[in-house]
Amino acid sequence: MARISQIDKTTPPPEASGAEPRSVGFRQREKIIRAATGVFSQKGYDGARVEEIAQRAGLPKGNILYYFKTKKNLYRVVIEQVLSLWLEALGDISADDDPCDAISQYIRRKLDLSRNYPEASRLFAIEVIGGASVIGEHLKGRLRDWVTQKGAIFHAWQQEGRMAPIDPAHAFFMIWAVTQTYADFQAQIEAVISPANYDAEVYEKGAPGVVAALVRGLGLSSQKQPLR
Amino acid sequence: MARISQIDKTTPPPEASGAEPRSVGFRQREKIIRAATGVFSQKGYDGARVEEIAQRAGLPKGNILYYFKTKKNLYRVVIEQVLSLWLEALGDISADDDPCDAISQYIRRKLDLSRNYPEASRLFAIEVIGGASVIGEHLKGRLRDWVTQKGAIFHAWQQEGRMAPIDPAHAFFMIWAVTQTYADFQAQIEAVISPANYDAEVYEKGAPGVVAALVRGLGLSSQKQPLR
DNA sequence: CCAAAAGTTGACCATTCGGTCAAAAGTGAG
DNA sequence: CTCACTTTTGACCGAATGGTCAACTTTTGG
Repeated sequence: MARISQIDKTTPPPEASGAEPRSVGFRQREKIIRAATGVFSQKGYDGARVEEIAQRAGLPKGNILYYFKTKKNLYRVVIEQVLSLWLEALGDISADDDPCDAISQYIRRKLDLSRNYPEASRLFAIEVIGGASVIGEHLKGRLRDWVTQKGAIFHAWQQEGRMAPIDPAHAFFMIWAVTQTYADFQAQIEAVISPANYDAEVYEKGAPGVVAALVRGLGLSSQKQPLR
Repeated sequence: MARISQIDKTTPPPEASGAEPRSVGFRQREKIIRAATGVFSQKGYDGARVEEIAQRAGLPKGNILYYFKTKKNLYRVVIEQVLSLWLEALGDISADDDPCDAISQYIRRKLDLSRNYPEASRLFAIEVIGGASVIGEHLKGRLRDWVTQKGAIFHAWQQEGRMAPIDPAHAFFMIWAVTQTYADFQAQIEAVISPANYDAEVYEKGAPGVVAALVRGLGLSSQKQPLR
């Protein structure tokens, strides 16, 4: 009976966790999550329609509810996956690193993230703009801890005069703002400069200058002066 | 009859334009627009409910449709008003100005805008993230022209060595990103630094350092070196 | 003061949405 | 092959939504 099997399924491969990578359900979940990311990132939670997600995934609506039980639950799964991607990719900045190298690399990594996962970036943005009601707790936990920890490193660098005296948290806000703007505000950027190829003209031609400006702004013109 | 009066009303004080500032309808429109800005900025177009806007405005739902005919039309009016606010406040940057002064002032103006109209900022952000389907044409017109014009000034300054050689359009993207992040991502910033008073701790204490970093990053440390 | 216009209101309607369900189809271990 | 289990599917439902409407009240100009 469908009724019993659903209850059972809720335990071994529950809403969030995936079934074994080979099972039928696993691939379906992936397909659905991919489709849902796209729709949620354009319309937000309320604006997204389960039916539209279903169409993008090439499945009937009922099937989606079968796997994720409710729309809200699907949203939670999707956005938590995005946040994980975000936090993983933050990578680590170590006190032993050269500030200029470490931060430039961090900025480039964030920029790559925007470039490779623009929908994830936009979904994250919509969630935060709307008040972060779903991931708020994660931000107050994992993200906050990360910033506190890395902020201490920044502070140490600043004491040594190797970095401009900016509140470390704000330095991150600034870096995040600039790197994410290329994904989140793509429509605006396209309207203003009409690039024939967004990746090539924006990320490859335009963004490097912005990375340099950020590094300069943070006072990281490293004594080494590697090349050029 | 309501039917006729609506048709008539559509011409003298049509959906968008306001009635005379003293009429009953004028203040009602203002109330509704204010309420609508708040709701749309949190939920986006699809997520917003006319009933919720009505409650915030302290009016019955029917009254709102009486003034704005449809939800879509109300959205259009609201977002175009926000864009006007945006473009007006861009102010002007003149080739005769000192680059450092002009751009610092521009940044501060944008920051004030985020501070004083955070909901407008978020509404704009949601619209752009969702593809800018309503204001796209305006962005390709007015905004683009503005950027082209000011970009030429930047270019001139760069030729004189008074500004770092960054693509002018990207310089704006960077400035916009940083200034708007304080409104758009307020929920994230609050999660990370838990300010007791957002305005005081973020805009007054934190942001000035960020303005300085932006100015430094754009290579605008003006020969004048006014104070400090 | 009065008629015409503008504005108010709540009941009402058609549509759409998230979610349910039961029946059918597929799948795989023994 | 069999049987228990998972997955698929479309019909269906109640709730909510955008929008309509007609009766009513208020405002306004002559």
